[in-house]
Amino acid sequence: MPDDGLIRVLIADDHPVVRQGLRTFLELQDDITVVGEAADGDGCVAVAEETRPDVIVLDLRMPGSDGVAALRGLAGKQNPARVLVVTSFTDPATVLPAVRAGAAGYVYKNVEPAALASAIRAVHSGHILLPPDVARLLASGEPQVPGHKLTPRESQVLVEVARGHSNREIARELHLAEKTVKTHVSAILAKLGLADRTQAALYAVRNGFLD
Amino acid sequence: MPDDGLIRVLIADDHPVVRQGLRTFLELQDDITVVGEAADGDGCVAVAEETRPDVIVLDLRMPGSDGVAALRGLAGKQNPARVLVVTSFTDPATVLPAVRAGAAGYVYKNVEPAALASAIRAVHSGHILLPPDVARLLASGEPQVPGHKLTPRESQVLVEVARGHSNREIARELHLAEKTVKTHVSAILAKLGLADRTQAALYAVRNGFLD
DNA sequence: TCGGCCCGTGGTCCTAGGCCCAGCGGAGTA
DNA sequence: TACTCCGCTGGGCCTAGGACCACGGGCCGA
Repeated sequence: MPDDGLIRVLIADDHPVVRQGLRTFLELQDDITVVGEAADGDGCVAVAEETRPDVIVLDLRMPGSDGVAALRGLAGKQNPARVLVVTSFTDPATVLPAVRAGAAGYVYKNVEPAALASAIRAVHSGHILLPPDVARLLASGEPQVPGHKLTPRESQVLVEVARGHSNREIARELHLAEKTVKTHVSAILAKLGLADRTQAALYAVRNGFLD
Repeated sequence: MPDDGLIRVLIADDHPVVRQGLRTFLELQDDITVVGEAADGDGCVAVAEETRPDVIVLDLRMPGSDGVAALRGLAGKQNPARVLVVTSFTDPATVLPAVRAGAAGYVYKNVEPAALASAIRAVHSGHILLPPDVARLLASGEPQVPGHKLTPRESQVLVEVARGHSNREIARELHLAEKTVKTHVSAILAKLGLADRTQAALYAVRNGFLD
């Protein structure tokens, strides 16, 4: 295994354009070399075994086997690579499993390329790298992963929230008192560990409540 | 062209499972027959020219050429089919173009199958069929289609809103006064013709602000 | 019967959110 | 110079949202 001082990086993202763009940028860095690419979680694990990267830049949202599955696969093979997770959302249902599965870093997808290179160097040197809001989420200490299932009525209300409707509108549509809608929304937020309706709407969209 | 009293329906949806399910259900109706299917906007227009349906059940969100493009294509060919739009969202940026492009009806994707059959009959008999919130949106009379481009800073704030962050959190992250964030949010809502931050977050997600 | 769950509703209260005003400074353009 | 746009901030104010209590009824299983 060569050790010429370069950080060996594996890029895992389902979009070829993204992979190409990242590879081009990272290869311009003096201290980074891209040793492989993968388009999904399983591919990531396989290529990581083959190429032994130092750092894996891992998109969490990939069709088929996703980033969390990759993290678990890497842990199962005791692959030492440090994983820098790239995603668009601060979604409790995604963040905790990823961090628990061994992610060493977490950056947003729209991060500046230069900042991404810095993040790669940071996790390579052993740091845990988290955006403030992700750190806050972890620091809250609560089991933010949904532990309770929504009732049929709560799901119905959540769908309306995710359509951007106010409590009053929802009350009118479902023939309820506004107070009742508020109660359902509060229950939804408590069950899903979310702070407000906006987060609930985003959660619903991301989890297929409107499909 | 046969006229045996059956409503001839074309189903346009990118998911084969959806098309199959709808076909099965609609074929069970005494007064409806499914004369064709299409997987995208262009296919819809072509099949409609070929099969001359009475009613087209059209999914607005299809990859490649979408529902609005289909509506425009149908209008361009002066195809007389009545179009019943099916979608998940009350999105001003989508509703108005669809209705303006000639949609005779608008239903949500989670509509009960029986209600969908009723909707098909209604638009076939010449009615315009709209859910209350879509009608309200149209009745507001304002140009709800975004007419102004967001400034760089507004876009930045919108991204944070779409991450589910409060004004206070955004202020901290962007090193601004909370008051300033509120101002930007208000500007975003005004420019996009939205009522609140939840709608703004949904808009951002649907329009790729977090990609 | 009792307890849990679901659904619906009420009261109280606080604050985040958003509207409607205002102002300032910097940059660019006619 | 005047105007427009952008970014930033403030004041004042109202209400939608949500937390924290409460209650009742129906259904179902132990």
